[in-house]
Amino acid sequence: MSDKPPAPSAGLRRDMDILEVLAGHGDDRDADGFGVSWIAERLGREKSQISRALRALELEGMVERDPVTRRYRLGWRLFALAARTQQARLVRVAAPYLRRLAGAFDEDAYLCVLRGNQVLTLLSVPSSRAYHRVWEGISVPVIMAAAGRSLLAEWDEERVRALLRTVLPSGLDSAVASEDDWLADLAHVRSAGYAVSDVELEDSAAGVSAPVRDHRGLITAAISVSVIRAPAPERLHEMGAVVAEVARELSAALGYPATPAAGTWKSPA
Amino acid sequence: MSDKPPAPSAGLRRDMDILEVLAGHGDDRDADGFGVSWIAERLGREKSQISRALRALELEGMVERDPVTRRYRLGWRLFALAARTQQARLVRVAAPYLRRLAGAFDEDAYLCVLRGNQVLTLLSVPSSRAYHRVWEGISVPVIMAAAGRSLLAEWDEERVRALLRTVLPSGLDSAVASEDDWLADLAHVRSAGYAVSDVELEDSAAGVSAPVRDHRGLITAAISVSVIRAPAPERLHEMGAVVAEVARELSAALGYPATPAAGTWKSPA
DNA sequence: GCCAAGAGTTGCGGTCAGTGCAAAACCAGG
DNA sequence: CCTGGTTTTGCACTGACCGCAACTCTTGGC
Repeated sequence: MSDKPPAPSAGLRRDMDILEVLAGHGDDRDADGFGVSWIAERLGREKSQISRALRALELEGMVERDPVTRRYRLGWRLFALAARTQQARLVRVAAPYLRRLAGAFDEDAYLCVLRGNQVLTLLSVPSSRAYHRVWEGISVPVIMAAAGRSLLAEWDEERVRALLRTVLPSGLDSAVASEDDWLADLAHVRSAGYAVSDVELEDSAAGVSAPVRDHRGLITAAISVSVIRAPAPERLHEMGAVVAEVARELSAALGYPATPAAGTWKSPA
Repeated sequence: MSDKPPAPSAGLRRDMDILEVLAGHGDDRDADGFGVSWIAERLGREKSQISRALRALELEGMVERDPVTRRYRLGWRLFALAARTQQARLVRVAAPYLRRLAGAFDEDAYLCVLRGNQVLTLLSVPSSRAYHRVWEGISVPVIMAAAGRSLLAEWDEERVRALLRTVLPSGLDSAVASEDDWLADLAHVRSAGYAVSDVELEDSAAGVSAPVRDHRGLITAAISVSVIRAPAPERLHEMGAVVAEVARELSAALGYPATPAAGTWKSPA
């Protein structure tokens, strides 16, 4: 057998795989959880192993079992732990600002961070429109997310190119063009304080985003507002200015000292 | 050594202990994380073990290491997983209702569920008052939380007594009195639809709470509003009626069919 | 800038916990 | 009561984890 690297921490790996399966797609249809055999088959492991692992995980509260259907789903402990995360703090502080944005434009508003070459959405505030796809806890490639440009704004060129190459198929002309476009966009974020993204790929709508800085001045997150029906360019830039301003206030709330135009303090709605 | 039950899933246990330590008290002071040695000492384990475990956990995104201070804290993966939890769904639906409550009374509003003999706070919405203790992800004993009565409202008497005995010191007269008081309060919840809790123990403020039902009609959660300065009793009951009404609307939003007085649909603010 | 103390990592053998197979128990429907 | 499926349990084997100790890296004092 070729694939026999004596994996350290095999147990953890198995448990994480299980949790990942239980996470499903977050759709409502897998709300009632999954059975042991199904998980075992999905992971190509022994049922007995899964059964035992799940029991242990249940004991720790990482998963919980529906007493009637006997199916497993993610447990309360995850929720409790997640609440103590750095990201949770960020969400708590940012929520009012995002709501203000969502209310002002009646568009969905998002808070995102960078995770590897993906953009992880930490919080999404729906507009008043009927249906709202839940993006929380979901990662999408940097290039697809509206917030991607804001998050990479202050990276140096080499690292950005390197990162993009891990995502884009290398060698294509379109890819090279994308790279250059991207670097230009990043410059725009640095100068104007916000990014405007056209509709890029099938699933991602266009959007306006702006970087959020922590107490050290580093860009650690980005807020963005989706734009469903493409408005006039000027309108987009108006929105950009507002988003950038909110991002600045949020940064200040996170401890970022320099507020260039130190005007009156606006408390979040 | 007496305590040597050949523990199955020792690895998971160790990992969970580590995560629990990293969770800390959720205070701001442990925001920058903890070092390997400190954790090792706290858990009474070998440094090497902790070091290796943390590396594995970091690989899985369960913890992350500050690149500059080299300290560990809880990772983004927890956040992503928690977002797919049953509890997260509940929070998403309930948030607007809680905000409405918090706004109406200008008091902190909470969403809680039952976990063993503890009440786990899933979401807390602060009032406009200056400081707000973050309760999310924190468990407190049933008897202390304002929401406790609402959560137990429809249990049968025996189970309630059994549960209370796991919390209260058995045999004391005060405990027996508490038990009877509790059962009376539960009856009140069933008839009036809300519970009023006096200030009970040092840390918990008084509050008004009401049960929330899922699509099967079972009480799966409770919402509550804190009451800092004890108002007149009538005022408390006015508040109770409002909280109960909001809880009913929330239950309906969760799929609970019967809306006794099926009036006009109020969308959450 | 150097040195020392502390913090974190790595190598290594013995041991025990997890793996996998197969059989038993369980559960839901007919 | 039997039959299909699903989940749990028994048990022997093996390789992954534990703990010790040596090593390296980081930090802070002088």
